[in-house]
Amino acid sequence: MVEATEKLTKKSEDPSRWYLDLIRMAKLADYGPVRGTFAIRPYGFAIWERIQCDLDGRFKATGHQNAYFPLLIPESYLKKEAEHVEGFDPELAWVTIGGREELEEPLAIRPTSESIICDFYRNWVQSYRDLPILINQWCNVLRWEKVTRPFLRTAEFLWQEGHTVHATAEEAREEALKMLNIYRDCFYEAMALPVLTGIKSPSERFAGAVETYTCEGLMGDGRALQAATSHDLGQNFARAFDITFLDERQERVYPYQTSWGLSTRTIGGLILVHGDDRGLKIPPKLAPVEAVIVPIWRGKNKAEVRKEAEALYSELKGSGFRVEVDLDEEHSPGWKFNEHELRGVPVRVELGPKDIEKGQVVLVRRDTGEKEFVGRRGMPESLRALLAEIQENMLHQATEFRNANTRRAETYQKFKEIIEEKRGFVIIPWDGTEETEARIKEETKATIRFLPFEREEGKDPVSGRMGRTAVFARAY
RNA sequence: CGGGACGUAGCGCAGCCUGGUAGCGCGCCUCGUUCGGGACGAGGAGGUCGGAGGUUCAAAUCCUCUCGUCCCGACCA
Repeated sequence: MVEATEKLTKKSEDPSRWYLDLIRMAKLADYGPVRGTFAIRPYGFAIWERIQCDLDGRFKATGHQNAYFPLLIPESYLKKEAEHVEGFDPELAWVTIGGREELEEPLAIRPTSESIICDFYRNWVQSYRDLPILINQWCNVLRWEKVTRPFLRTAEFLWQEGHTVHATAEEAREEALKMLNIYRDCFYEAMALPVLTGIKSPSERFAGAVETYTCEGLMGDGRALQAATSHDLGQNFARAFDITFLDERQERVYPYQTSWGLSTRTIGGLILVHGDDRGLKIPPKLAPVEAVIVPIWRGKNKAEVRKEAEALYSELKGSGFRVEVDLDEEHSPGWKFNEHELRGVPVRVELGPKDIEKGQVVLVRRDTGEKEFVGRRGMPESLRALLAEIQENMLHQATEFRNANTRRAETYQKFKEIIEEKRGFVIIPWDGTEETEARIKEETKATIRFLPFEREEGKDPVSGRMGRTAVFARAY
């Protein structure tokens, strides 16, 4: 018998190909005509909408409001913060012609919006009574990337960028940390991604920030992925863009700012962490479809099974589930099982003649593949409980993996071995110098992912000098 | 941006070396039979061979350039 449909490449055989196959086969995204551009297809976008919904709720709950700023940024604006331009210059795309006429000033397509937003903030911030300003925008940005991969690194991508202004340095720092924790909570609670948080080393810091905080995830292949960052901008941008306000003592002072972002890259992280040889595995809270009902019928009882399946669908939908019923008559149940597993639907509900007879349904969970028979009557409760269990189990599995792949190295030799053979996060004290950091990167391809918040001193195995522990990994 | 590989139907590929009317599998459409882990039969649609030049009576095939994709390195959410 010939294989009826294309098989997904095994994750273990060729992870890179697996990743690309999966995105195509699960209809998450499709390549665009310009390098690094992609269409996010409805199913992929639905996942993004779930992330948006969760995060947006958390932003609003902490007093932030959404707004929208221009896509085009005049060159002169971008140039105001020296480090900032320098950091982004190599990846800017420029608009130089409008209506067939050369523009007086080139316009950059935003790679991030600090500069244009600061220009508005200069006018919006006049008094301490205007502060804090807590604004977020959901938008697309463009960075002229040389090497691109769907979701993980695309030229154009979707994200949210928060931009806040505060009266004091402490407030700004607190805000940056607060948002980092919001990201962390969203990763743990909604995405089942057990990210670690910490501080970026100066070389990995956002261009123009005084401190960058990060959420770092560990992918299935042992490489790290920067999943979200939150920046304490200090007064750097305020000074560059001349944002000032009169404080309570009637003195004109510069405010302190933050910015923080999470992008569609996160979807790539979800795929890499949870996916397996059968395909995607979406945590229930993020799944566009929490459960799919697959009716199993034979010629003679098709009508009856169909009717039961539709009734169950209505009932579950009525109970608030994101549910789908697969009434397609062209494919066999087996084909449907594979298809929905590929798409990562957390629970499959099988309903056939035998089940109807016994007043039951079959629940099959995507995370473990386990089957259970539950009474038709108590369906909504059973499903709710199972989804919660899957959500928990997925986080648990990912956490176990992360823990098992987070190691301490006593010597530089040991460090190299772990990075080479096992990968994962490797913890060693770092003397704080750029030279040591660069040497490690040069020799092992590992970079400092972050410095843990809990400060810990030790002897740097590379230089022999004392320093603070840092978490290293090869990164995406 | 360096080093390598590859662009032929929606997807995976053959054909290219040795130029001569573009093929296979899956998918897609129609009809019928099927349906508890990727069903089967019979019909059918679909390609300016990534693009531009060149060589030739003739180019998917040979040459040059260009764009794109993938893998490995340097830069980045």
